[in-house]
Amino acid sequence: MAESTRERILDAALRAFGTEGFAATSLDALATELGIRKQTILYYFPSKQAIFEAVVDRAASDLVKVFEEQAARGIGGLDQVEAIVKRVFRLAVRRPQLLGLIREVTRPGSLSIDRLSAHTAPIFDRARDFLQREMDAGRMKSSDPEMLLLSLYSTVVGVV
Amino acid sequence: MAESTRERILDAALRAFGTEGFAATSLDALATELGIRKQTILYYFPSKQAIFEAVVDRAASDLVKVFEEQAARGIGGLDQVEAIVKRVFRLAVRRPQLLGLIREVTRPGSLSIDRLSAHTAPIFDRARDFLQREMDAGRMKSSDPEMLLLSLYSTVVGVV
DNA sequence: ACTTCTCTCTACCAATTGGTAGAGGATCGT
DNA sequence: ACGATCCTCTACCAATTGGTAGAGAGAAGT
Repeated sequence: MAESTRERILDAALRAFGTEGFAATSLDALATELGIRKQTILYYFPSKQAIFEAVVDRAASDLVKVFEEQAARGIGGLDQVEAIVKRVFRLAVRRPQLLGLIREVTRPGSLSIDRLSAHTAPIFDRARDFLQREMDAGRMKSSDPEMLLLSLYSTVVGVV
Repeated sequence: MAESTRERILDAALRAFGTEGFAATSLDALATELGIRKQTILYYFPSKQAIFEAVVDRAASDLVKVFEEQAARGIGGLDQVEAIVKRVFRLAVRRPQLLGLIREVTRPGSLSIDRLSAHTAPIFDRARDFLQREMDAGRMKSSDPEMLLLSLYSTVVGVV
């Protein structure tokens, strides 16, 4: 078995939610695309919402993993920041569906926004602390770390 | 009559499509919010899709109007660019639903993306020509006008 | 008084939605 | 041979969807 049915469902759901949107994606359409029956999907996931949450969880953990890996090297300074941004970019280019998902999950009124931030909050905190330390140590131009993070984020989203 | 029923429908649809998304917005929900019946909506617009297109048209014309007004002053140079960006920003702040609509219309696979670009293409062309002239005249740092426009656009979207 | 036009309504429809119930076929350890 | 577990299926359901048909109220012109 090349890929488990569960994984295949998550892959298709990621793409569909990202491009069509959550509401516009029906379980029937998803199933047809996979060549299976809707009920098979509902065997693996109790509800449509649960699929969405699983997709978000997996995407978030991918993002966190990239982050952790680069952070572990700890080269410090601006090079560190640049390396992480680069790797996130590469991830985004390789799997553009992730961007669509972010777009979907950051929709005002989304119930899953908490879910994403719950996963990513720790790494954002670490990023902020890191920047703060670098500034204190005089290795980086001083400014509000949160503002800098925000501008980095908006650059990434913007380029898309 | 403070505001015609037709206008009220367009206002509510703009907000709903922008925040919930097109597919997630039902005519019944829209009607209930307005205190009318779904069929009243369908009297003014032949279909749900038609409502969406009308909303896009109106939003695009608002944007074009802001553009035209500022362009008419013709102060030239970087001040011109700055003034237009500022005005677009003010429009976005005053009516944040417009941003949600843009997000919705720029979704991959959207049928209405052509509709929006049909309206905005002329002003983008004008903007590109303007930048080109300014550069040729040496009043602005030289670079590819389209690239500059793109980066301006992504900055606006990114900050959101 | 009568018609016409504008508007909102009730009543209804076929199709699609997310979800439930449970049958049946593999593959496994025993 | 046997039950157990895992997986996918058929059959069905209540609710909601976008949309149609047409009645009726009100104002305006004749």
